[in-house]
Amino acid sequence: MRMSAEERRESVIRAAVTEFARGGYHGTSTEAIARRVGVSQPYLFRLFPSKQAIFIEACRRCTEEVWQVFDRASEGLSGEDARRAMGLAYMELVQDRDRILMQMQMQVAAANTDTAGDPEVGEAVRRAWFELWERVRIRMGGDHGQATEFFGYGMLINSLVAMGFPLDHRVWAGFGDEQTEGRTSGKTEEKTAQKTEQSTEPGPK
Amino acid sequence: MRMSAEERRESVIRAAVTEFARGGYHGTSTEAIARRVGVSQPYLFRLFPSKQAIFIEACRRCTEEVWQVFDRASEGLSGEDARRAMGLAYMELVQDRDRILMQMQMQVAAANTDTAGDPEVGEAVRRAWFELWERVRIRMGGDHGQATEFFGYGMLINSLVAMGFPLDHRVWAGFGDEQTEGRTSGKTEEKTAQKTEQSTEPGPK
DNA sequence: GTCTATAGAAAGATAGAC
DNA sequence: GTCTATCTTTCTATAGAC
Repeated sequence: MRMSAEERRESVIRAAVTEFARGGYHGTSTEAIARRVGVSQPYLFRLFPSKQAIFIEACRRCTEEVWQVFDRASEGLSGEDARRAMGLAYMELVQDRDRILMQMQMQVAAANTDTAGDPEVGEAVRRAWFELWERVRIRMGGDHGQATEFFGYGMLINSLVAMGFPLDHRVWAGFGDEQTEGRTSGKTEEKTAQKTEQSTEPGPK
Repeated sequence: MRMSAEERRESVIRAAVTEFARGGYHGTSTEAIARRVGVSQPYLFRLFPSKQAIFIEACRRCTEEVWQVFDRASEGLSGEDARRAMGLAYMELVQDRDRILMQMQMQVAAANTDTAGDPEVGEAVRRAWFELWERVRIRMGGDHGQATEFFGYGMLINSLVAMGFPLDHRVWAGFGDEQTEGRTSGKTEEKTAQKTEQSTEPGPK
């Protein structure tokens, strides 16, 4: 099916977000991306100069979409209200595992290429995250500490999602209700957030 | 240089932690690990059945070492004291970037192999993290919410380290002093935690 | 705008010698 | 306990046709 170059590029980026999210930079072949788009693998290199260029575009797209979700959810709000709205919005974002995974893939890819002496990906990733961070911070009223806390909960959730652990209410409490109780915990002796895959005690060694 | 198989295996695991931390599972060649150990690449497969087996061992080693650090730092302590001690200990752990990066590599590798239909790595990673989580939780007095909060700050720090952002005092505040002020922030209008690599505003677009 | 064919370079793993 | 040689697969990227 014939398509304009712009439309194709768009499809490629979307497919790339999905594939890179699952496989990471090195674990994803351009073949896999092409297959998802429905074009031949070599054709990708007519649309983008390299695999790395596709990855960088996918990174931008991922953080941009996260912001879109936050923006829509917190439109017209500010301060605590905006913060709560964005926290709630993240609960929905988590439904799309790929969007969460891609965030982590960006981060490790940044470390990866930085240590390899190729700063291009790392710079793109830092730029994208800095922009997201600033937009969120400003929407929440400009306080740096609150943004730090907000992203802290976000990263925790990302890690748990990546590992395949279920998210329980206590994690979300950090996003939505934590400032009303000072601490997320207390004395509640409920079910753990983690006692999942191993069914019973995963005794040491 | 001749060495016992056990000694060699030990060297391989250590080298593997470093290499996998930087390259991730797919981005690290067995050649790179072998080079770091100082043996030939095929010899690795006399010591371990596969690259995956080496990776799983490296994962175990990484979380085990993190616990060793926490354990030593918080020996004899409990509750808030233990929590603070482990938070401080993490500040030192961060000096070793590879140990931090390896944590994230484990997590994305778990997602990666899970979606690929091969649960082995994912299960090993969940087991390792669950054990670390439980040990930390119990040392802190058994409260689930506090453990969640503790790991939240840890994951945030991991992400920032991975991306190459500097850590400022506000991030550490979450580990050490946060319960004394309820919120990490307040009204302090100091330097941001992020305004790093771009020197000035990294304007949108 | 899109494909087939293919070059060229790794990478993981095995075989067999010493 | 350790190496060299090598098989096989996979992967990014290019060339050229339609």
